[in-house]
Amino acid sequence: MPHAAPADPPALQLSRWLPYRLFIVAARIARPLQSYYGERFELSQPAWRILATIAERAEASASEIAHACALDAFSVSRGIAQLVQRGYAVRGRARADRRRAAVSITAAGRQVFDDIARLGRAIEDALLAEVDAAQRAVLDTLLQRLDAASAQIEAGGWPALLPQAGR
Amino acid sequence: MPHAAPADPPALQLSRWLPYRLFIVAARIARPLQSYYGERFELSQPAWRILATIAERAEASASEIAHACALDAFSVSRGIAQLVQRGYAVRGRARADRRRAAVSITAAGRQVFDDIARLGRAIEDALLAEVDAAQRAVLDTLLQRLDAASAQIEAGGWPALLPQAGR
DNA sequence: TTCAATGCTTGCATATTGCAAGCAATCGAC
DNA sequence: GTCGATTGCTTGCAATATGCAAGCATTGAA
Repeated sequence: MPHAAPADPPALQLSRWLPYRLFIVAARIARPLQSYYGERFELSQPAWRILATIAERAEASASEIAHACALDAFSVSRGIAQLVQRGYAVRGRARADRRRAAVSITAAGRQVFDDIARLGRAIEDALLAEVDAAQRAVLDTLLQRLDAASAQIEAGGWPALLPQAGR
Repeated sequence: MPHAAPADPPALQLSRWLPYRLFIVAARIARPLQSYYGERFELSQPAWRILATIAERAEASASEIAHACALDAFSVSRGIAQLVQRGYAVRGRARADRRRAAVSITAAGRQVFDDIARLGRAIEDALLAEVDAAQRAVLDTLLQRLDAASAQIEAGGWPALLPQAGR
């Protein structure tokens, strides 16, 4: 009898492929939220994330924000500028190291944040409406795993995933 | 004793907010893949999705593709143009209705698809490496739920989520 | 004191995107 | 049939976003 040939991997099917499925859900959720804060408060996606970040801190430097929001330094800088221009944040200087910014939210900014957060919670509620407690717990665990794994994937880049280095 | 005040909703915390968590994972996964097919085959994200879609069909019209890839008609048109230019797809006309395109993958296109799909599977494997069978099953169920819910969310837009219509 | 490194910002050149307008083929009403 | 509306797709242009080089101010190290 012949040697067992290495089994052909199943063809990749877009609609069943985990990264695509995640992406679609994420994109569909983002749209209504984005149109909300875009039309209503003229905020970009980076600006909204930054607003959410400074809403939970007294002060934040640009690099702290960049880390918390998964944004690069350029986007953070521009996002902060947008928030400052609209009166939703103020720039200061950190006492210790005066290169660092010390960005904080204003009262107006907090109002805007609360408004958008209401929609944010509504979206989350709608997503989880028919998901029971047990499943929610699994979801949380899974997201932790996916978060850790995706961080590694990004850090390594594609060469780490195709050790044979492709032809 | 005073009436029970409606409990304040917990403040929205970006890092614990489901849409953000999904988005981060999706974005981090997309990056290495995108840099792979971008650098290697000069494909845009729409073009890669279209390639994956026509890889599983004999022929597809632009609108079929748009539906399968969650892309608008413009992006599909441009994506197809890119694939045709690179020799990965050919445009024809559908026999029945000659307005419709009949796009199909070429041999070269299939080779490229197989190559990228290898990385795609590697990414999926890396994501699920430490997720056991039971959890994978739950993940699948959850994604179906999230998919359905997100479709509704997108269809309704934000007004459907904030019935009181915001001040 | 000097020079490199850090933190952030700005400007510019380059994609991406969204939308109006277009063309060709088909369908429906007459 | 034939005329106008509709559908399917494409193109061009304007607005937008993104990536990157270069800049400034501050700090730290030698």
